Amino acid sequence: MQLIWLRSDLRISDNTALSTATAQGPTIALWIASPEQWQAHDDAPSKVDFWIRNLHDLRQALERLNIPLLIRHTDTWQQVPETVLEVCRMHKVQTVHWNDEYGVNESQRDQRTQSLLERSGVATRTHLDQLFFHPGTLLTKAGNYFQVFGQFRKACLEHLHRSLPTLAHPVKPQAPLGIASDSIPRHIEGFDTPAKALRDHWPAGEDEAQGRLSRFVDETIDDYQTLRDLPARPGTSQLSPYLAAGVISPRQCLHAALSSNRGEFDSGSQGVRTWIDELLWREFYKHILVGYPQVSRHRPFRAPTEALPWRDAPEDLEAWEQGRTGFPLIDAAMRQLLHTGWMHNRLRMVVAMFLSKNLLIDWRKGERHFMRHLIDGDLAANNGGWQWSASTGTDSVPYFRIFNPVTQSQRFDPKGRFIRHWLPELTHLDDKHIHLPVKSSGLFDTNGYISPIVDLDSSRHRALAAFKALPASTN
DNA sequence: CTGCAGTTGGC
DNA sequence: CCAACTGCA
Repeated sequence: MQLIWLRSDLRISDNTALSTATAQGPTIALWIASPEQWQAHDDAPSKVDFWIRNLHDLRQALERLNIPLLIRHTDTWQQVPETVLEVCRMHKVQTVHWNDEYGVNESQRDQRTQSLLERSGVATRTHLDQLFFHPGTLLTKAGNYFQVFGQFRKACLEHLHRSLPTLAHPVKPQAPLGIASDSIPRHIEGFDTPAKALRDHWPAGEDEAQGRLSRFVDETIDDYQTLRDLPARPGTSQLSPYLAAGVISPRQCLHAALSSNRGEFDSGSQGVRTWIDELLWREFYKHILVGYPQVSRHRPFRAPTEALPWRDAPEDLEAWEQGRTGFPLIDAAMRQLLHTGWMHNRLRMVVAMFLSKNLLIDWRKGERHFMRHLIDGDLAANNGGWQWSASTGTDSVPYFRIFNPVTQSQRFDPKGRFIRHWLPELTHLDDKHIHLPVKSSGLFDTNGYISPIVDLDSSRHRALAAFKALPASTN
């Protein structure tokens, strides 16, 4: 008997571990819920709910292949090795397969599981699945992990040019095993079920994910370059929750993008190339997580930035979290996060920059808030993005390049469409005043919309001074 | 060693 | 024009 241990790979198609397991013999599947561990990782209730909803879909798909899905519960990952071993003993499993996950705790869990199983006479086989390349196989000439995206990207494209990762073989139905699937938990302790509107926004299942990919590639990808910056339009793929949960694979995304561009990486549609770069940013930050594990331990990539004098300002932090800063674009973005579990990428940069620079609040507080609400929350990407914005990370934005939330609003939401959608109290304002209502206060009613909680100019200079005071090597 | 390049700007 | 710096070949 083969066992496929499912984690962040909740799909049938192009699942390396699943394909390999079923090719070797009769297979059963296992999924483990570890709510205390998820709490410790700040996993969002909407994300946990998304896993559960996808599991329902996946169980049906597995049953059509006669692969039973077993569900087990542990508090933390501490008990995972024993739990997997018990399943192996109960069903006389010879080999356990899983797809690699990255991060300090994930690696430790998997190594402990591997060694317990091997000691107990059960073989294990791990697979590359959520990345194009094994971390550690793409290095500089000096043998180090890359620290800048440009060079990393170049190395990726050279490798991809030589050989494109192939999709896993489709899984064929097996003979029924007479083992019943377990029921999927309806509710996980400590994680509230999200509102219906949020769930409706992100339907579960592989068909949904594949549909989104096809629509994006057919209708939008050629204009991705320009549309992706406009939060009021559906100019991005909206695939991130599906990628994070493994409902769709990066390989499937890459193949779909390339086939719309006659298989070309470096000619044809600029939109295709830019979108592939986004897949490579995802790849980059996961490699960073492995190569520089301090970032997964709440440490900045650039150690000297530890000395920054972050402000302890709980009221400002809360205003930012709740979308009450008095800057319409920021507040609209923060409300989009709370209501949909997702935020447009440009807005993630704008609000992150605002928190870490204008409010001078520790980026880790923003990182945690994002994780607690993002349905696509992913340690590597979220941490990488925050450290980029806060100028503490790899390839980070130069510290003196501080986004102005009003200018960004005028540039990327010129008609205020996005703002009006999330801030109905401002719908009556004209396109000129909607980006900063107070500027003209007295001229019209702002329906109780508050004044800005911080002065952009002086707070900008405060941040510049704080960074300038750091030792020169960190600038 | 040298040369080159660097996601997403603002004033 | 800011402010030079670092990573990498």
